[in-house]
Amino acid sequence: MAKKNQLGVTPLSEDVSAWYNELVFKAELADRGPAKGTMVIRPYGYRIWELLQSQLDQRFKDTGHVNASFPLLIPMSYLQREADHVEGFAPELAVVTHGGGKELDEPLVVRPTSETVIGEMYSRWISSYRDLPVLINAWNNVVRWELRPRIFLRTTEFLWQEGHTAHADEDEAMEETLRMFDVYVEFALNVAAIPMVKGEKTPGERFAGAVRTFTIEGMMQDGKALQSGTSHYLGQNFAKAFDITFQDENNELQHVHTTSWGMSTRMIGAVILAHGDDAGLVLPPRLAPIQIVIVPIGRGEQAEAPLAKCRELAAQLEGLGVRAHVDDRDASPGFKFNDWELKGVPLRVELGPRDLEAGHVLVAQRVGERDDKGRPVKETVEFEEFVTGAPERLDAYHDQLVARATAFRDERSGVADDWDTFAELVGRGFAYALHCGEPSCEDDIKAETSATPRCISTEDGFAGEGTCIRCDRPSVYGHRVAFARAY
RNA sequence: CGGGAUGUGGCGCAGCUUGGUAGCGCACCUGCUUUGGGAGCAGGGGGUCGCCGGUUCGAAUCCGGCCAUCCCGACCA
Repeated sequence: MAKKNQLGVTPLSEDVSAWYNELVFKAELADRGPAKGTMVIRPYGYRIWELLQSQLDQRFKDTGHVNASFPLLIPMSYLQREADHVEGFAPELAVVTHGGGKELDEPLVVRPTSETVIGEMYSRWISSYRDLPVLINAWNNVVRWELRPRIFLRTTEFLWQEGHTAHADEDEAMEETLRMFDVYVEFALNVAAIPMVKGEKTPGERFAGAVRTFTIEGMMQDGKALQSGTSHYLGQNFAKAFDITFQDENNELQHVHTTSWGMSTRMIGAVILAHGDDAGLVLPPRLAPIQIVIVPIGRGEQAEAPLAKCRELAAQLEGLGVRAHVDDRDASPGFKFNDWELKGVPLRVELGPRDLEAGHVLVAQRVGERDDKGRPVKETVEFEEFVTGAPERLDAYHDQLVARATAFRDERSGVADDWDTFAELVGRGFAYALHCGEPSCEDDIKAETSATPRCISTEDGFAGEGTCIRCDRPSVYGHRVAFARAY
């Protein structure tokens, strides 16, 4: 058993898994629900989700999408209409067999994803090329029966968004698939401060029912990959299964081409695992419920003036769109410092009688320069300068987290052209290697290294052909495949 | 489903080997003193010891069964 620090959390450096589990509870992000595999997202964690939601939703609106809501319960027979889709989801379905005290004629499944109901509705709504494209997104919850749940990373019920679009032809649908893929990449970097490894899934890792699947994979601090968002080109698979047809300009009947794309509450897990440290959470400012916490210092009458100034500063910060909070709890400053560090607040401000006299605050960054006791080096900043400079300071902090995460990822990743290098790299991060594309060969690699193909990397510098890293058959993708152990 | 572990105040645990009427830390409540890196003292409230059955004068403790949860694998955003 790794020994716990004074926060009661196992150090990240000793046991990432224990650290993660304990931190989720201690930071009050979430709790376990009474039924196995369910989670309660607590207000602090839910605020992160709301911030994620609003910023992602804005991007959907900016790319022409509208929101709608579809039913939770789906007739079992719908799932069965697309062969690959049922096969993929059958093992993880929750099925409702009774309603109103009676056994149902046809069981209903609790949606594991909504392709099928939405397919049914699209077939009703679409009849002409003039109806296309249909660009709808849904924010909802889905249920997938998980054998081994982990809060945020893999729970039986989770929250997400699923975009579903229908287009007249393949080109347009592929363009949409890639557009939303780019939105995820950009969002992950600019909001969650996570530089994603991106690319296309190999056939064996594709979404059930998709023709092509694109994925963003984040690197967590234990070197494991976390799939954080996917965008699928579904071809005409669902159009054929649900008879989604339209008449084109030439009066010919055609099936539409559909896409779907999703990002879930798993992203919160990605943020925890990508940025956190021994002291607790480290939240990127654009997802932080509190961006700046202000701690008044002083006792008795001496506390009143600093507290008033703290409130004034907070109001000014709020005026600039900064989420600021004055911690006026009846607790010692030291307690508050540790508490907010545990909760990952980007910036902390201290303001006591001495500071008030001098007209400045002390500013400490959650991640940044440390003194020899491991405590943040506190910067002295004049009141007005601090307030007006706060937005910029938060942006700089965001950039700092990106730089740190990028350096970590790159240091743990590399190109592998021989098996030993491959095995070593995959033990600590991503290995970019050539692959034959055979599912059985993927299985062998998994059995020997526990690594799986995360994506075919189409990024610069990863083009290549040659022989497979494991079996020496010719490589097939024209690009290297990023392999890693994964959540 | 396989392997491992655990169920005792809200949380974390001890007590079980060797049965005797439940204890510690944190949290909570009251009061006083405190407050620049997890404050101190004093007082106080709160538990059918996972469930069912058995052994016994007596069970948290011994025996049998069941249930649940967690961790490690197989399925997965």
